[in-house]
Amino acid sequence: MSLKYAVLAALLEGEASGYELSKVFDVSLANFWPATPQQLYRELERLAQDGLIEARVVQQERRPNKRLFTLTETGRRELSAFAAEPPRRPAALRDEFLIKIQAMDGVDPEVTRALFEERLSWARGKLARYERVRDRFLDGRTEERYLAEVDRIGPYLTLLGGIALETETVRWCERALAILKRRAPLS
Amino acid sequence: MSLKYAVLAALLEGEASGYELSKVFDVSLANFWPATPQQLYRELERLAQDGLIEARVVQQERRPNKRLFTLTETGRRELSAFAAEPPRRPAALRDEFLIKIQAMDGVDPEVTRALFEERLSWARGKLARYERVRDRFLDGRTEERYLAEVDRIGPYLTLLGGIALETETVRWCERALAILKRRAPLS
DNA sequence: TCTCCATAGTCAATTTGTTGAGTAGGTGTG
DNA sequence: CACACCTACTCAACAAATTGACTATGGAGA
Repeated sequence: MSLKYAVLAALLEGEASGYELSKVFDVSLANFWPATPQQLYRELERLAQDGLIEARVVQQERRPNKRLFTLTETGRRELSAFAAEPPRRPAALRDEFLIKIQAMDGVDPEVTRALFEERLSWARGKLARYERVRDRFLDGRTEERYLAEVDRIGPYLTLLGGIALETETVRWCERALAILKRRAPLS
Repeated sequence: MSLKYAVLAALLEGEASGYELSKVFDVSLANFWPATPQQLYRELERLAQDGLIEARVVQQERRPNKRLFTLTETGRRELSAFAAEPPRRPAALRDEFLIKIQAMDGVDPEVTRALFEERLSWARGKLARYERVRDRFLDGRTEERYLAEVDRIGPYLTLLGGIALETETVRWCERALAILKRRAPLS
């Protein structure tokens, strides 16, 4: 149900093909609404049929043709209506890693430490990418100036959310590693 | 695929019925692997058939009978094997709220502010509950003593993860609200 | 030249997840 | 004494998500 609006929201950035969207959902929106290419193609089909988006085919020379999708006025209105409603369901985190941690006490501590290490470097990488996106947004300006000049602040706020999340993940991993280290000599 | 291990991990706490598990998945594990009662009953059926858990029926006087499930040795081993593997898929956050924020710029700022306010108080509530769970874990001891005395630290680490997440959510909401406030007079 | 990767998708099958209703006795509140 | 809510599930139907394979072409690097 929400994928629909995630797609509409992604199209606020402008016209895009299914393929392009699948890239976007892989990096930026992956942060809060993951979707595979297949889901996107299906959803785009549906949205086009419902008149919330419009497709136009672009002939290409040395590549397969593509269909570019744009928001219609109806789509824009439906999206705004959705955005003004309180969420139906709370945020859901699905994290395999946490299941493993929950069950870690039957496992070699060294292996667990390695898992945390991996997660940590992954979070650091993601954080670095977010920070780069932020720099692109700001483009040399202070946050205050940026917020005053730009007309869409939504994407910036969600980006801050992503940064906050990964920052905290890094801290949590570090703390967990410290705890594991203190515990190691005892076993 | 992971629900299986989430259930097994939940049973590390000891024997439980489907109904009891559905409570657990509603509060504690809801943090990282949400599941509805129906999913749990289906999964328990499967796990019992695969010999990873064992059921025994408890006759009850003035309540419906219940089936209590316990981990078998096989189940325990499979869970440990799973916990030692690196995660197949990265953590996925699914948050309707963030879609709304991404698309907030077509919406009355006052409405958006109210959404953030709601989210903030929700996060504060969750945080408070986590802190209470932490106090129950520690039971008056310092963290250091607790970690030295207890044998399963996995649940404590995941709890710290939950606390970290909600703490950061609170901070993020506060920051976003400050930004919205600064911006309000301009519109 | 061979192979891999990127573009731009489609199709089908299967697994997960969600929703709603039904059963049935017990307990607590006004 | 009615009514709602708690325990403890089961069944059926549907919607959403995942996986893997398949089609085509072009460009880059070994």
